[in-house]
Amino acid sequence: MAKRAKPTIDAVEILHRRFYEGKPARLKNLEEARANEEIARKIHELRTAANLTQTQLARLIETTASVICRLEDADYEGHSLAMLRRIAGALNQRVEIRFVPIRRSA
Amino acid sequence: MAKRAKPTIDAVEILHRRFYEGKPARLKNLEEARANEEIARKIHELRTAANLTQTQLARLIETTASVICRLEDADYEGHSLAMLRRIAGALNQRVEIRFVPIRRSA
DNA sequence: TTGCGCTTTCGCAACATTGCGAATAGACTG
DNA sequence: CAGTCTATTCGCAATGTTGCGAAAGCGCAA
Repeated sequence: MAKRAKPTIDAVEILHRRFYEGKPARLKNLEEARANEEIARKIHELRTAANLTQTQLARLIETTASVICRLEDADYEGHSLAMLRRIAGALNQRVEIRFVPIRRSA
Repeated sequence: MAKRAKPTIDAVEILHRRFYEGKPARLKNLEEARANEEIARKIHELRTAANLTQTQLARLIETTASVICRLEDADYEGHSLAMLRRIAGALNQRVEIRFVPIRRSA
């Protein structure tokens, strides 16, 4: 994921401006999507860091590999506290939840 | 909730030693219960800080007061990310989730 | 090529959370 | 006391998440 140096045109930025800027509803969805993606990535990270396959982690929390796979899918929108806690517990972690203020951009 | 100064016997501590110490399963439940309680309290805090009644907050996230009441009940165990996000959104906050390592006590 | 381990996708039943109204309780005011 | 506002509890239908097996994809080594 190397950063390109000063592209003449940044397509991502253009798309952002076109579709998201100044559109709260869309921005909200975008943020949620990013949050879910981050959770998925984090689960994957924790699992691989612990040197476990999906099947092995699945056994630890008494479910199946397909469930773990679903959780690691960046497009999955059904993350629940209950499941995050089960995974955290199996990996000697705990889930910390915080509400942090959002700064309203102009 | 003033702290009592050096009680001769601390009942809470005694109970803790008797029922929880060195019993991982019970400790886990205890931790979960505390986490839920904390979430409930946090929601209550955010709502009152924003000067809203349960009914008002309920309208903001398009539900009813009884639902908010349930969320603020310390004994409620069904907290979900989806709901936490809705509330956070209505109050200009976002939900941050982190996995933090647990230190194994001896 | 085959075989093996790991991951991904699909469908549906089972279980958990939310939606919501109605009834009750508590605090406060007039 | 009645009247009002707020919070709480209950039950059940509607929606959402999880459980789980089966099948298929992928990478890699023999």
